[in-house]
Amino acid sequence: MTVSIKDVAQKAGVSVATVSRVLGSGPVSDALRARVEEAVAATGYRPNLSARRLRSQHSQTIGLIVSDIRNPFFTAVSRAVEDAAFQAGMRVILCNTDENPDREAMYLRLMQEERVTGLIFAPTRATLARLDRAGLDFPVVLIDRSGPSGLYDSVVLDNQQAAAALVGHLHAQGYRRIAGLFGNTSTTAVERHGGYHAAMVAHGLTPDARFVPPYADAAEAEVAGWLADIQNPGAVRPEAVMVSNSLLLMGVVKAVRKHGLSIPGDLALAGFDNEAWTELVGPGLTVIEQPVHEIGAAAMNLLFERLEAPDRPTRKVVLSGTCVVRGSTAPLETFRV
Amino acid sequence: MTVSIKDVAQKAGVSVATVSRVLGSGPVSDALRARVEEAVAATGYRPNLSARRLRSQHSQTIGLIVSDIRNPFFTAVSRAVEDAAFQAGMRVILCNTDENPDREAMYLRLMQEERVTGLIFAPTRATLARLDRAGLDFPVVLIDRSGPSGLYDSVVLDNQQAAAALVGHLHAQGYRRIAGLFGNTSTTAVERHGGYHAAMVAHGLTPDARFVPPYADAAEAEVAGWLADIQNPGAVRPEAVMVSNSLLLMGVVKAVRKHGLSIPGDLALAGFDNEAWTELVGPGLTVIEQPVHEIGAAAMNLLFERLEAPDRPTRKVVLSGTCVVRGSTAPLETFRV
DNA sequence: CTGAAAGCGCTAACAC
DNA sequence: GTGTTAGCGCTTTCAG
Repeated sequence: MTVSIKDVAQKAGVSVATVSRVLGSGPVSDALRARVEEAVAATGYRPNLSARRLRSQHSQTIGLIVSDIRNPFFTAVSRAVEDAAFQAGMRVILCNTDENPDREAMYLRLMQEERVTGLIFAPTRATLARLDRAGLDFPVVLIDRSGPSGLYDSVVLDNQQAAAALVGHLHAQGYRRIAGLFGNTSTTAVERHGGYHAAMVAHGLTPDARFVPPYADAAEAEVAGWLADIQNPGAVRPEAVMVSNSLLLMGVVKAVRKHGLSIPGDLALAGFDNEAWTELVGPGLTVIEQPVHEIGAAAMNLLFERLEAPDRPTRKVVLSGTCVVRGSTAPLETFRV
Repeated sequence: MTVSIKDVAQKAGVSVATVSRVLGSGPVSDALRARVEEAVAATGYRPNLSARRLRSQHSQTIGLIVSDIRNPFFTAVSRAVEDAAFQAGMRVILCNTDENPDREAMYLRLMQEERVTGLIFAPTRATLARLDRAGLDFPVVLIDRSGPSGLYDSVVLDNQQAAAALVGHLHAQGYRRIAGLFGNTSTTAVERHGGYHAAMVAHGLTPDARFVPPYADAAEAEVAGWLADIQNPGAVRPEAVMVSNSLLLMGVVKAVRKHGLSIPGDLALAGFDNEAWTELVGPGLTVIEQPVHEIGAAAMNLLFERLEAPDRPTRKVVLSGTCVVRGSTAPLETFRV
């Protein structure tokens, strides 16, 4: 049926060991090597990776568990991870959890059964709290979401600083009533809220934070509530809002448009993730650009280093975002008299 | 070191065969089954999938080869494929080729070495032409790009009809000088061009098609050329343009904005892929919405059906797009006097 | 219903 | 340098 190393050996008139050496990196005479290569070509032989993995006891596989590959942040990170992995001769198993702890648990089990070489994981807060006791026997690198425990290597954005930068920018542009809209599932949102809160207080402003499910609809519904109040002259609406991810950002834009209002005239807006479309919407959206490719690449590096030195102390790589200023946070006085 | 089926058997005082039956689906007495399950829990045993695959001779793995997971169309399709695969107890290996035939060749080789159960593939035209002679011994389902050969199952959009619908819509809105901008690597672009060309001719209009690399920059550069001519009163510029994918769409929007011009006032615009951001840009962009999730799901279905009936004739599933009309194709007379 | 034993395709000692 | 051989962990006949 399918051609195995034995068939090649027979065709070339050598032992299977010699074929294996030619395929791998053993000492083989040029003469035999040529014969084997010829036989490989003639038979169309392709090594069986399952057999190789079983025998050699390493899977050359890395796991990547994220909430949803359709989140552009994870799309970009996964591309970086895959590039690095394939370059190192490894394959990757990608899993989407939809922020569901049950699915996270089942995929963690899968990772064990695959005997993955390592795992890159963006866990929910619920799973993060339990991860210590999961008894995983391969290295794990957390991305995007880490936590205080310090039990795992991780690579994250400096979320506090980034959120504070956004608040600082809005403040400098003249805004004072700055609301914050954050996801309610990840540690990332918690940290960004921390940065927001601290910066607001530091500027002598009153924090006004809301937590919603990290999806566009939720943000749209929340903001629609504020905007409905516009009819009510007594109501005090936010002048500006900062949001903690690109899905929420989209929701806010939708809500503003649906009410026929304008950015930043009726509501200034700043968020995270410099997606290509953010520069095309309205006056352009001010965002923190995350070094997405670097995050994926750094995670793979941490993984490889951990594999080489299993006992070295845990590392946390903190990358900085860049504030990309666009029209959605134009100075307040330029359009309000 | 790692706990194997033998350890479980020993702990439970049964043979490995019995453990295997409990794990799988053999006839085992309740008493022994309980003992085994207890031993599994006690030892924290996890089956080794490499061993299982080697022995059982099926990998439970499907391959997915696309040009770039960051293309939102493929992001969505891959999510659908992964959902269907995991639901069927299969893993997926995702590969990005960047439209590079060499990488396609190497990933096809990888698929053979993984002994994948089946492959879902969006090939370049170059590879498509060679695919017959690739000697793949697993079923292949082509997505997005197919071709005339009929050698493989495929699921594609009705590209001709969709492109013609866009032209028809622009014509109905009063536009006459309608340019077409198409990618130059995929059969999809070729088909969309076909629909564009036929519809133009049918409406008595002169086709004006350009082919560029399927990236935003290329589209932006191309359109920037047209717009530069705006200074020249004698020059005849397109009134509208239809583009064959969302990256080109983005490039066109960028070019128009960079020149300080407006959509549709200076250039009407219609394209493919109803990304979330298309409704937020300018007056909203008119697009053909592809049933992305259905495409992925249909591909998996074709694969499963092919596995059950290897010899049945090849099928081509053609799905229809939906035209989502927005402000970027407002009637010509509404803004031109 | 249960166990013994063969072997999936490959690598890695170990001999020569 | 090359061949022989013993498994990697599991499923699956085949006996009992």
